[in-house]
Parts: sequence; structure tokens; C-alpha cells
Amino acid sequence: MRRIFDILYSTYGPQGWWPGDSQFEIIVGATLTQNTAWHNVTLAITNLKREGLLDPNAYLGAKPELVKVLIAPAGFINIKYKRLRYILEYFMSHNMDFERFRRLPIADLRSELLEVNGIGPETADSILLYAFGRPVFVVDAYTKRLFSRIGYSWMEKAPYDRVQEFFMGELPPDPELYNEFHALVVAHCKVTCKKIPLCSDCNLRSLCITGKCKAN
DNA sequence: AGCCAGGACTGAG
DNA sequence: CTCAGTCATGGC
Repeated sequence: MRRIFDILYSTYGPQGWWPGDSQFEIIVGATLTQNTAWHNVTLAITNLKREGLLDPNAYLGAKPELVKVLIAPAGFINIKYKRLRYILEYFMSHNMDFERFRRLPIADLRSELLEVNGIGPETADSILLYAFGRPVFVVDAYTKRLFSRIGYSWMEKAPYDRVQEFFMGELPPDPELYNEFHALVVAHCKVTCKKIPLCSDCNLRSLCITGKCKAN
């Protein structure tokens, strides 16, 4: 597992995630990117910034119609508008006390986040890792897709928590490592695309980046 | 013209 | 508990 990380890292280099300036922006981005191309999320976040709504009070005080237009590029406008509301209300109910979130035991904070309507396991873990620097491994569709092709076929249909437990059992609880690992998986999948067939010329198959495989 | 993107919720069986 | 249906837009 560590070897796979090393290959990815030497291939793509440090990714510098999360692509956002503030903790708050990371939280908003993690929500808006649900089943959505990141490019579209950047359009929405740029809109919110321009209108000064990338701020909890401003967002909650703005007219729904306006907010929906601004986040429209990210899709699912009605659902995501509500989800952002719920999430912001959660943080506001704790006075946006990020220091508190930083102190809370990981399991407790994760449970709190999962109780919020609109925050599922991946969004919760993205917030934990990228906004609060907690050592939580983020699993997503790319993770399952990639690893199910390089020897872990069981991951394809495995539930989120099972896959996460596996990775966290293989790797030390290092936020920096988890940060880069997830970002590198995304970076790799973005360039390989899910239609690339398995490579029969090397053990790494679709992860192979030697350029010698037929799959590449 | 479809198909897909850094998911999560809901309701039915 | 499992699972299809639903949600919306921009890029290729």
C-alpha cells in the first residue's frame, strides 16, 4: 500500500490539497462537490466569493433565490442550497468554534457531522481531514475504482466504512499522508479515466505509469 | 446527443 | 438492510 503511494507521489508530485483558502471554504467545497466535477464547484465558489456570501452569516441571511443562482454551476441547486444551510446551521450552533472541533475526539466529531442532513461519510471525512487536519482516510468513487483494479477487487462494491478501515489499518494515522494519498488517487484517476482496460503486462495494471503497458 | 462528475437522501421491498 | 430513483449543471 505504501508502495502504491510512493508510485503515485513520484509520478504526480505533491498535490497541495485542499484547493481552498479557508476552513470554511473547504467545508463549502466538500459539500458542493458531491457527485459533481470539481471545475463546476470552482465556478460556484467564485460566485459566492464575488457576492461576499462565502461567510456563514452572509450565506444564511441571503435570499434563497440569489444563493441558488450563484451555486447553480455546481448542480443540484435546491438540494445543495438546503444542505449548505443545514451544515452552516450546525457550525453556527457551536458558534463556529473551530477550536472546539479541533479538540473533540475524532469519533465524536465524525458522529456529529454525520447527524447533519447532507453530510455523508465522504463529506464528513473530507471535512475532518482537510478542514481540521485529522488523520482520517477519505474514500471516494475513485479510490474504489482504482484499487479494485489493482488487486483489491472486493473494494468495488464494499461499503464505505469497510474500505476506510482497510486503508487505515495499512497506513499510520498521518494526516499529511492521508491528505496526499487521497489527492493523488484523484489526480491519477482524472488522467487515466475509467475506461482504460486492465494491463496484462505488469502487476500494477491500470495504475502502471511506466508507459510500457498496452493499457497506457 | 449522451454520458459523466472528488455523494447523500428517500422510499419501497 | 439493500437498492433503485432522484437531484442539476457544464464539459467533452
